[in-house]
Amino acid sequence: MKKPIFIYGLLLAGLVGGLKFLEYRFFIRDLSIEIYIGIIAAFFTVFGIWVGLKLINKKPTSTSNENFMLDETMLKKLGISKREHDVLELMATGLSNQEIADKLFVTVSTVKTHSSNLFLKLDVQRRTQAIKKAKELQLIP
Amino acid sequence: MKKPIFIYGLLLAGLVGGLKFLEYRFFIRDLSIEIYIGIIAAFFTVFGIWVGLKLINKKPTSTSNENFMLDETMLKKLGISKREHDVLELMATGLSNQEIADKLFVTVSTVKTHSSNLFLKLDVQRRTQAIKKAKELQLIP
DNA sequence: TCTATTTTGGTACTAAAGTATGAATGCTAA
DNA sequence: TTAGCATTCATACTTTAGTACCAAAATAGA
Repeated sequence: MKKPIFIYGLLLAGLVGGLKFLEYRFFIRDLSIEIYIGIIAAFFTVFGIWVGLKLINKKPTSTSNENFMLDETMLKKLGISKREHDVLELMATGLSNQEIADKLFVTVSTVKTHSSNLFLKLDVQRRTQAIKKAKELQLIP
Repeated sequence: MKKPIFIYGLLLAGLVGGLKFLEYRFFIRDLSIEIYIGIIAAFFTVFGIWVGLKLINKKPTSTSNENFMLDETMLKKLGISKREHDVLELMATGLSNQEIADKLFVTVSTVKTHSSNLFLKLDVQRRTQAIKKAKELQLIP
């Protein structure tokens, strides 16, 4: 998080230094403050545009959202427990109840109980809907 | 085309004027050139970002993937037909076979046939897997 | 410690999903 | 025109998913 600020400072210093150098190099004694400001403003406008474009092009892959942050507030609001969330995650990977049960070392009955409660809390009828809604609510990647 | 430049100049003048005013207002005699430059740089960086985002009206939200492009090459490669793709899309919205049938004005039998063929072509066993894989292959949003 | 929640599991049932197979129709490209 | 594919639908069946209801441990919180 410090890095961009550092780069920013470096850019600023570099630009000012560059202007000072030009002033010296071409024997321009009194480069007016307005010119300074104008150049700096123009430069950082371009810089800002570049940053802006960089920001929106930050996600070239539309399917893989690697920047996933679990919305734990939503989890609590819906009253979804740890285990139910586990089931939900595995569900979203396309596993059957039996496969989920095997991964969690429980029986299919347990998985069914969890998923059934999950559907109630998510207010859905099917697992496909649950997956879709959970993604929208940032409960799973 | 002249207008933005005019606005730009006005912004610049306004900012400098504002700074001069502050200097006067709070009796800050010698507001150093570095502070000036820093403020102007920061301001125009923000301005630049704003302009950049304005140029292509997109939001830097990472969650909404509205920029979806169907991979028709992949569709042909897998031999997925128009109707099968229709079923796939509705499937991904969380609909049941019956609901899909109603939307497409066909019977459940037809939907089952399509989905069954779809699973073969996608090399999956369940609809949840089909949805996941189809998204990865850019067949659905 | 006592209570509330979570986690686990069971039975029994209904509903939905998925498979296999066959068949009719319509459209299209050779 | 005809072979091939897409689309449609059906029957019969198996498997999976989902619901309802209950109940015993385990765990966390007051």
